[in-house]
Amino acid sequence: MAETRENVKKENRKARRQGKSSISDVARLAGVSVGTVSNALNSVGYVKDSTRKLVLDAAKELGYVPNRAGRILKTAKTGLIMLALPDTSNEIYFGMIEGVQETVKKQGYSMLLYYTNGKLNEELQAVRLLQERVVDGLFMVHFSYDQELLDAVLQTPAPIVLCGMCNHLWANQGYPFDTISIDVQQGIHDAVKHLASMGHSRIGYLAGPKGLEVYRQRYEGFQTAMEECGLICPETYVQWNDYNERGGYNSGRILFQMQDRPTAICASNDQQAIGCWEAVHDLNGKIPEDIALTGLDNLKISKILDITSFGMHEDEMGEEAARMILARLKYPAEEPQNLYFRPRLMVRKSSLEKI
Amino acid sequence: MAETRENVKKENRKARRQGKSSISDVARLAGVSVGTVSNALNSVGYVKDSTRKLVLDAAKELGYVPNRAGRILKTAKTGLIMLALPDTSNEIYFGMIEGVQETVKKQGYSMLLYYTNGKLNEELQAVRLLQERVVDGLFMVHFSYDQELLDAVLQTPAPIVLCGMCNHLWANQGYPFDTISIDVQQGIHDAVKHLASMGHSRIGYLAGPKGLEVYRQRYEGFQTAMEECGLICPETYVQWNDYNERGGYNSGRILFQMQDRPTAICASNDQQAIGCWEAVHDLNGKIPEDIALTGLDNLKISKILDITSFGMHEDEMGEEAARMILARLKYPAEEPQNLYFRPRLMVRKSSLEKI
DNA sequence: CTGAAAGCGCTTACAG
DNA sequence: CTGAAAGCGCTTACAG
Repeated sequence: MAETRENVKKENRKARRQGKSSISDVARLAGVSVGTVSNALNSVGYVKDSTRKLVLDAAKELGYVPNRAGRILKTAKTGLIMLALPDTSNEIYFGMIEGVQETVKKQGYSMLLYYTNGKLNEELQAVRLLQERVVDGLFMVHFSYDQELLDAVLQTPAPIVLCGMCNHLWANQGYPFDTISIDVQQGIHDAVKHLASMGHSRIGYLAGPKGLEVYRQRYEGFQTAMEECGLICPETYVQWNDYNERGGYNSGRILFQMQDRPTAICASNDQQAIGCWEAVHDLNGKIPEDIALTGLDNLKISKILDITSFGMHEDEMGEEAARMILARLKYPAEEPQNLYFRPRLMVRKSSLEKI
Repeated sequence: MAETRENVKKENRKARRQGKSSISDVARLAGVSVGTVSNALNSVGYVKDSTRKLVLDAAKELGYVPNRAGRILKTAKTGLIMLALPDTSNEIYFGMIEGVQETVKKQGYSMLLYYTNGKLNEELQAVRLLQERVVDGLFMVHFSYDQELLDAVLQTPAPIVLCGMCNHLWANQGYPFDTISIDVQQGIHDAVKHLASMGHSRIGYLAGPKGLEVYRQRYEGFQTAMEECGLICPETYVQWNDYNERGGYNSGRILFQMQDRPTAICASNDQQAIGCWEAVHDLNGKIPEDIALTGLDNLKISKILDITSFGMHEDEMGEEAARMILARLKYPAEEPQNLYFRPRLMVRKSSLEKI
């Protein structure tokens, strides 16, 4: 008996020292069963006040923190939602992060972020983490539309919301997951219409990389709008390049130095617009006097440089995505939703000169 | 017997439909024990090739993905490392994210990001997630130095690396965790010396918010350097304000409109410097002709606007932090490390005019 | 109100 | 080479 008590003490000391005590350590120290410890700590069921105090004191003394893996295994709930994003440095996602985080926090979930670098492998890994039940739900902004990714998503019973930062190719296909679409096509379309309304007829286009769906859609928007305005765009006016500043810089340089240069440039995103802005400035050109410019994404720096752009409703997208995941967690059988957002034109100085 | 087989089939179908099969479902379908399934899937121990194939086929047919909670419970390893950051929108952290992610990925870990918004509560929550063993280790950039946070960290047996984006107050205090320091004091010091060397003697200072340790240290660096240069800074030249662009904008406006305005402004970070840049431009002032300007953080936009700044070694910090965590996971008893980084001056046009 | 027991899904000695 | 069994740390009916 004395020996047993000695053992108990020793165990307790060990637990405290390592800082890793389990629920049974607490139970032992408090002199109650583990079930009671669980009830007391989670405030469920009936626990006498004096017993609760016993448990709380023991837990405190041991520095007890429940091991979430144990709970997860039993309850099949992690309390975690994952947001998977392609890229750390693109400001366009910041609003989403905030929106998701605020929304899930209100419901007692924590948000974890995972960066995929827009690579298929990493996008698959994000889905995999969901399949392994590291988190309860996933909101992913993804670049690839590979069959492999689709298959992985379809094999996942847990809630997934997909957003491709464009009109989602998998929206309204009868798939059992939710999607969020941004009508970037319409955005670029509106940009061209705006430039045309300012009197421009020679409009250059920074198209971005040819490989990505997002930029394919934007290009279509450009073409359609040009046609609708009865304008013709020579092939040399369309610059396929990286979607970043450097791409925009190089393309802008080329366009601005043409003999018969355009009077306006429509960039398929803000990063390119900014690069283009730099290029024009480096060539001692003035915006909008020498050449007009529009972007898309409404980055902070576009506001600073006074570049016309498009707001993307990032915050709402994040909130809605989170809401959809949480709803599906509650009601898994509800009809999948396909949400649409339309970019909102923000006219600034860079396109405000009538010609 | 026939009934049993029926049951097995039914169970299998159920598992497949739900997409949630467990290791025992696989074992049943493959006709082997769960131990063998585990061995086959993880390529440990001895498994006959034909048996392995049986298992793999069964796993594939069921769309089996192991539940990580089960493994975690048994192995006490999650394979996850958490990076906790104060802020989504500050570009200064992007390099860290990359550095941490690359480093941990090489060792088979996944990196999860958690945003604290620089609030004590959320910083505590990040530590809590580590204590609950949601992840194996934590690298946190934090703002607060509350006793409560320190206590939480000290109670956590799992590896933590702390960075305050300044000379860490808890470095070299004999605490059992690793720290990373940035000598921002020295950074600002160097900025002032640089401005003085360009002939400036009337130097204004954008100090940031008074409450944060980070800015206290930077201010000290400013004062010390001024004294060393034999320069005097009137109180009105020191502007305490928000650490963001708006703060810089307002402070810049005030300083530039003074009767006896400074010939140079030293900003305690780039965001303020950028705001200041805008303010001066809005007042039709020229940089550096009318007033010189330096920042600190080396943001991309500072390069675009040609503002002198300081590189912060973010990438290396991320790599080193990750390395420290992984090392401590392997050798928990090693001496804690306290790393130091010194900002690197990047002179640009904004401070290149001799006076 | 409390305790004993089952069980979540894994891994890991151990016996054969 | 394979299987049976223990056990990781929880929660949750259930019996008392």
